[in-house]
This record gives sequence, C-alpha cells and structure tokens, in this order.
Amino acid sequence: MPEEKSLPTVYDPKVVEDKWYQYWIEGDYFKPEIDPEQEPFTIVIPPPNVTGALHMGHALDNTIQDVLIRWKRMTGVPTLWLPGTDHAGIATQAKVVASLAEEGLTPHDVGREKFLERTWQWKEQYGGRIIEQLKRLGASCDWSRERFTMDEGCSRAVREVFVSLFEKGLIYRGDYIINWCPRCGTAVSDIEVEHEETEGKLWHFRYPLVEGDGYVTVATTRPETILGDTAVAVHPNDERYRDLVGKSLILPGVGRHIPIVADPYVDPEFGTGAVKVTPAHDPNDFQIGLRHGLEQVVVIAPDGTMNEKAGKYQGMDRLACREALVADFAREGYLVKVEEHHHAVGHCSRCNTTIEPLLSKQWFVKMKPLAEPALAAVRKGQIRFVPERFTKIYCDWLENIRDWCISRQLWWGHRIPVWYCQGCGEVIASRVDLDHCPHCGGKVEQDPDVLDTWFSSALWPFSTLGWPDQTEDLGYFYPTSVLVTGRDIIFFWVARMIFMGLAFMQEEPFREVLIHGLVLDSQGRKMSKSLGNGIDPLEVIEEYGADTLRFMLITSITPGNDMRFYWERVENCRNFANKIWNASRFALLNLAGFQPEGIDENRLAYSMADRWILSRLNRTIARVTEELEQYQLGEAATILYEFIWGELCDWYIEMIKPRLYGKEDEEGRRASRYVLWKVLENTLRLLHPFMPFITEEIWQHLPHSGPSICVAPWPEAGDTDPVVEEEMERIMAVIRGVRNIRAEMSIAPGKKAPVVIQAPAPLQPQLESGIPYLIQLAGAGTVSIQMAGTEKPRQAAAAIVGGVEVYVPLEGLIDIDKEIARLRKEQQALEKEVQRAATKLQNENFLAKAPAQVVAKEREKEQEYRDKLIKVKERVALLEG
RNA sequence: GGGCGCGUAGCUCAGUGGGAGAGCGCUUGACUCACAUUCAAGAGGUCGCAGGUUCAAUCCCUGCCGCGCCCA
Repeated sequence: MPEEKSLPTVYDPKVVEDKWYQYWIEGDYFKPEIDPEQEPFTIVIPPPNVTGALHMGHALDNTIQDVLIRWKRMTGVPTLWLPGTDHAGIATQAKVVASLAEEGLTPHDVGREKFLERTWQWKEQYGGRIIEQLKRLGASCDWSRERFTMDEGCSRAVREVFVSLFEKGLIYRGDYIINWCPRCGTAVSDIEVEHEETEGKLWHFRYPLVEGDGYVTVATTRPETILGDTAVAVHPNDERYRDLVGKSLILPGVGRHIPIVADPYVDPEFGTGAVKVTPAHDPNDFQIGLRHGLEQVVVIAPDGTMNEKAGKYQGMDRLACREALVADFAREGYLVKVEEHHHAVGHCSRCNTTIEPLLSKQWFVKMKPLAEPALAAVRKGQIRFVPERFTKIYCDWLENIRDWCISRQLWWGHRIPVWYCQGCGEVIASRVDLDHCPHCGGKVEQDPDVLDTWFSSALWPFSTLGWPDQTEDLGYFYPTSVLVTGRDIIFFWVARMIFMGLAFMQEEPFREVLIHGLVLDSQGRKMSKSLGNGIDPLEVIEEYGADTLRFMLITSITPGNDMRFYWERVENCRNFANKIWNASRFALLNLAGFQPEGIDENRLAYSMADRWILSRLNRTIARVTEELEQYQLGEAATILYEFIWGELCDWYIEMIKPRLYGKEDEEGRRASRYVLWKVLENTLRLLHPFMPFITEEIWQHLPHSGPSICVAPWPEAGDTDPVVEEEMERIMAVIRGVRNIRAEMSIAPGKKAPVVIQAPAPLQPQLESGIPYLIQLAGAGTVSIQMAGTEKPRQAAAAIVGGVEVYVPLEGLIDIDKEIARLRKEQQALEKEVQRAATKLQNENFLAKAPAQVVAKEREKEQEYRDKLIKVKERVALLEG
C-alpha cells in the first residue's frame, strides 16, 4: 500500500495499471466463492481466436463484460467471468501454412502429424498473447478457469455431442451442393459466405434442338458451367416454351443431349425465361436436379480449375475457361448477346475468394429438430435479446434454417469421430478412438476431416464448466446470466449455443443476450486489415491508458448500434480521467489527517452545498444503478461523467474551498471534509466498473475499508433532498446571472462586484445561505438582499432568475446602451415563451384533456415567464427613461 | 426482392408524447493556490420531406427521399 498521500499533477496510467492488475491477481479477487445460498452471476467470454490479437471489437465486447462483471461482483453475488480461447480452424491453419511457406514447405510435405505438432507449438507460442492483452484492458476474468476449445475437456464434449447427435440420426453424411472455398480448400457453411454486389455480365447462348432446326436461348452469368449442364428449365406456365417441354437440346461444345424440363423455380421474367441447369455447381440448379432426377456432372475441381469432364478446357482456371469458352462459342455462333448485369456473388468470409458451389460429400447436422426448441425458448421469453429487435433477426434465421454443413477439409480442429470399416463398410461414430471394426473386426480408417470451429464454440457455455461431467461448477454456474457479443455473430454462435444448450443441458445457456454493434473507423467503415484502417487498442492503452479506452468505448455506444472511433473522444475521456485525478488530489490535500471513523453523520454542521452534493450523489447512485440494470452502460457512464465533472468538480469543490481553507469555522470544515470524502469515495466505487485502474489507485490513497475497491460494496442510494436541490439550483442560477453580466459588461475578472438581490420574503433565508457561494463563484464583493419591490438601482445590470431580481450596480462600468440591448434580447425570448404558454392555455381542449398536472405546470411556467417579462420590460423602461 | 437501423447544432452522436442536449470545433475572457488534459461566458438547430393519430409530435402511425447493414 502506498504510504504517501499526495499525487502527481497529471495522471499517468502507465505507472499504476500493471501494478494494480498484479495486485488483483495476487488477491484472487476474480475467483468466485461458490455459495449455494446465492444465485451467481456468470458470463462466459466469447473466446477470441487463439492466434489473434486484440482488436477494437474485442476491446468493446470485453469492456462491456467487465463493466457488468465488476459491478455484479461489488454487489456481493458470486461472480464468474470464464475466459478462454478458440482454436479457430481455418484462421490458425492458414497462419501455420504461411509460416511453412516461408520455409518453402507445404502441409503435405510435412504430413498431417507434423503439421499438427507445429500448430500446437504455434498455439503455445502465440496463444497467450491475446490473454495478456485482455489483462491490459483490465478484464477481471477468473484465469484459474481458463479454457481452450481444443483442450481435453472441450474435446470430450465435442465428441460426446457429435456421437450423441449421430445416434439420434441428427448427423448425416451426404452428397450435397456446398460452398467451397478454393483458396482455403474446404467446405464452408452458408453463413460463412458473404454476398457482394458485383458488376457482371449476362451471356445469352443458343442451344439447338435435337430435332428440327430450332433452338432455345438461355442466359447465364457463369458460362464455364455450361460444360456441366444437364438440362434447361422453363416455367410450367410459360406459353413460349410450353410445346418444347420434354424435348431435348444439344449442349453446345459438348454435344450432350439434355432435356427441357418445366419447373416453377424459373422466373419467366428473368433473361429469356429459360435457364440452363447445372446441378453440380449451383444450389438452385441442384434442387431442380433433384426434382427431375437429373444427372450431376462435376466439371470444376476443388482447386478451382476445370477437371477432365471439361474436355479441352481441362486444367484451365475456371475464369480462364470462361473467357476461352465464350470466345469459342462466339466463333461457333452460339453466343447471342452479352448484357451488363449486377448480381450478388458469394465470397469466402475469411479470405474473400469467390465461393464455388460444389457437389461434394460432407457431414451435416439436421437442423429442424434442433431449431424448434431454440425458437420456442426465445419466443417464450426464457432467453431475452437486448435490444429486443434482435429477436426477430434470430427467429427469422431459425425459421428458415438449412442443414448445417459441419465438415471442413482441414487438419487443425476436432477430427470427425467417425471410422469407416474397410471390411464390412460400416460407418461408426465413436466416443473412443477405434483401431478395428466392432462389427467385423476389420481395419478401420478415421474420417480425415475436422469439424467446423463453431461446432465446439456452440458447446462453450457448458463444455467450459466441465460437461459431460456433472461438475460442481456446471451445476452452480449453468445457465449463465448474460451473453455479450457483437451483432455479427448471432447466427454463427448465439443461435448455435442456444440449440446445443437446450439439446444437451435441457436448459438455455444464458438468460439474456446483450448485443452490441461494431466499432467502425471515423469514416464509418469496418476496421479491416486489408484497408489498413484498424486502430490497435494496445496503442490507445499505451498512449492514454486502459481506463480512457474503456470509458471512450462505453460512452460511445448506444445499445445494438455501431459506433465510430474518434481520437477526439479518446482525448476527451483522457481529460476526464485527469479531472478525476485532480479532484482527488484536491481532496487528499484537504483531507490530511482525516479519519471517517467515529464521525456521527447526523451531528455534522452541513452547509447547503454539503446537503446538496449528498442529495445529488444519492440521485446519481440510483440512476447509475438503474441504467446498469437496464444494460444502458453508455447512459450510466454519461451520468457519472456529468456528476463528477459538472457537479462535483465545477460546483461542489469550488463552493467548499472557503470552508476548507478558512480557519474560523472548524465545525463547518469538519462537515465538508467528511462530505468531500464520502462523495469521492462513493463516486470512485460507482466509477470502478468503468475505470478500474484509476479508481483503485485513488481509493487506496483515501481512507477506506477492505483490501481492494474491486471487492468493495456497490454504493447504496440514500435519500435525496429535493428542497435543497431546488434552493441550490436557484443560487446557481443567480451565480450564472452575475457571471453573465460580468462577461457581457467586460468587468475585469479580478474585480469584486457588489450584488443586490431583490426577492420575496420566503426566498430570503436560502439566499442568505447562498451568499458565500456568490462571493466565491460570482466574484461578488458585497451581497445585499432586499425585499422584492424595493427601489431598483439605476446604474446597474440586471438578471431575472429563479423568481428573484439580481442587480450588479457598478457606477460607470455599466454601458447603458449595451445593457438595454442585452435586456431587449432577453425580452424577445421571454415574449416567445409567454406566447407559447398562453396559446396552450387558451386552448380549451388542452385544458379539458391534458392531465391536470401538465396543465398546472404550464400555468406555473406561464406565470413565471410573465413575471420575468414584466420585470425585464420595467428594467428596459427605467434605463431608457 | 424482404427485413432492420440511421437521418437532431459546423462535425460526431445522445435523448424524450408536454419548456431541444453532450463532446469536439467556433467566438470572447482568464495561467483564479486540484486540474490550461483547465475555468467562465457565448454564438449556433424548420429535430430528412409529406401526410395522419392526439388537446399536444423531434418522439407514435403511414408514405416518400437519402445513407448503411443483414438476408434472399
């Protein structure tokens, strides 16, 4: 614990952040105690890629989680934030492939086993980096429970789930059209395909009829697939083609005879109304093919080149083939015309290569039976999305769900636990590795493919807690409380966790899903490596500190909406941190020797300012807590910002200076020292979830109880005092009025100005109490309070505020013309307000139908404005006369 | 084509069925013993457009325009 009680003038996060993180770890504060009497608060981290580096999206996601976790921990409930990383199949494999390439090697050169060894080494080497970066951010995870999707336990869970689904008939293997990424060399699921609007061409080709000399013209965006055509389809009701259905065409360049079929999928309006059908290379054509029993001819190989079925185009890249084929067909007279055409082309979400729909044998999860409970759980409200609108996105997707392709042609991942018997041909899914066929004893071979990374992520909320074992953690912490994640992975991850959780735990994996938006650059673009517009959170932490980054992120968000990153906002939050720092310096300088023990709160000589700030503190505690409960983190942080800067620093601290510096009023000094301490200490605790480091540093310097602010109790709101708040508001209005006069009249800042206040009797005592604040904050020399209606000073500037008249009589310093102009402006504004209120009050419908309270308030306002207007007009008349 | 979000001060964004807000920027003044990473004062808005509901609409409803995202 630091001994010295003073702080340097500028806050330097570098010297405190690592120190306190270390302190928290040593104190084991992030590790919950299991207490069966209490319901825990649990979050499982969305596991970042093991080889990844922290980016702004992580920073936002984890800051939100940490705010919730630190807040709940302070409220005293057992709180677990379970961290870990994801093996990220494609991404990690790609990195290792790249590192091999630097040595001139390919994965096949080294072989599967060596490759995996190397990948594990890579994981050991780089896997810790992102964890270290999360710690820099301040993430208060329970590191003793850290998990990895490919660790032993998670792998066992994956195998259990796979085999169990297999046994229930929910996993099948089939020839199906899938999305193939030629660059990654693997199948990917539907949601891993991003559709991009692209300028393309629409080629029209003529297919001759087998009989007679007629032909049918078809339009296509992908001429190279002509080689795989096995039919031409038209709409059943299309008059133009009615007579041709059932006849055959000669496939140009290939010579194959293909039938003309009628299928309602065809849009008669599009192109020529006749479409070529390539069941092996287009998902829609695949479906048509199934309906009509068409042959499936594969002409494109997995590497994106044309295969042996492509005849003379064999070996050409698919795009080269396209050009060659179009040129050939043009020469041979098959090409009718070429049109410009916009269409959406699928790209691999990982490497952006154009996706090739390909017929291939893959493993699938049958989704319907799993999707239904997942839909029901959300519809029944067992799981709630925040903001609510994301419910629809989720439901729409699950309602139109298609089977999930889970096999990936990779080496890094959970190997599919299926063995094929060489002898009897049996296909066996097994929880344990097999070396011979359990049926015939023959040789078996394991499926070479691995599972989609999201298959293991889908189990994360229970696999990390020990499932399939019934561990204490699993029983206590499952279901988790809330899942915090970006809107971009609702399908990938959230939906899958829900159906897996329901299927294997018979209970939803979390009660609430808090969705946030993306962090965009200052121009509103996604941050990406290829654009080079990403901002490294570590860079921000280095330069400004983690608290600043966290506060910037939290105050920038509106639930569910994207945010943009601005350095100006970072600076603003850095300034805020420094503001707190200096307010605390002020407090520490004035709290020398102060001890809260033994002070009786009820017997202190509170000033108006003391009572006011205590009331404001209580209000702030209540509001911040309420906003947090609503997951309105940005609002909560903003309320704190305004309280700390706008009320505590700009008003309270300034108001108590005379009392603290003065020697004469020892009782008053005692009270204000106590209030200053109490307000600051409570405020630090309120702020701690948002800015953990600076609050700990300051808190440790202040009188406090407990080892760390991160386990200090969350503040409880006491009573507010609306009367004193109103009185103080009036004093503040008077101060602002005088300051305004001073500025407008160019009264030198150092010059004391006499102030005359005319007020009705009931307001006079409170104004008396406010005199010290006028002297301190408005540069008032003398303040005299007179009865309203007393003769008004002529050589004076005036302000009408809060039901009182404020005069600054400064003979010779007041420019009468300027003052008249100033008052005229005020008069105009007031006239507008009076007019507005009067119009409303003259409206009988308003009087009859608006709530009495609203009408009363409106009357009050009208009266107030009228009074003010009268006084301002009198003043103008006086000065002009 | 369907869905969602956004359109509020010069810029970026909060916000609410009943008197328009913040940060930055701008203007003016002040190095006032916590802080110039500061303080004080101020200028600046037909709350996208057009209808509708309502006593009352920036807020609710409908349509339109513009931008963005998701899905097909």
